[in-house]
Amino acid sequence: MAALFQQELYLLLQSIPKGKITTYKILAQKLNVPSARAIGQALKHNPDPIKYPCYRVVKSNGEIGGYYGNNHWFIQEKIKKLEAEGIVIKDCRIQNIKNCLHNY
DNA sequence: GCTTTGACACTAA
DNA sequence: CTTAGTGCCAAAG
Repeated sequence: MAALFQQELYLLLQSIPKGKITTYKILAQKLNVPSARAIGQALKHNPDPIKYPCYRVVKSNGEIGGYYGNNHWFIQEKIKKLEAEGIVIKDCRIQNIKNCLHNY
């Protein structure tokens, strides 16, 4: 049984429309959690990456962040998925992040 | 149940 | 623009 913390997080993840993304900070504020780090921890424990598109979550500064830890190989797949959604990524950075962010 | 770790963010230099 | 330092919270050891 996952913590309520994660349940809320997963719900928010699923609420993100296709082609849109969000940041750890935004999710944190939505969950009323001051620290964005906690979000990353929860996603790290993602029980079902298929059901919960954690690849739509990026850092506030426009970097991709991580995917299953800091494994470079997984991060590449994350980028690949984002690009498939229509997100433009250049040098591990999201170019038009403001245009892609999900407006809550 | 305390200590360490980490998929982050912000400020200062 | 980059680098360094600090804060922050939850999960794992």
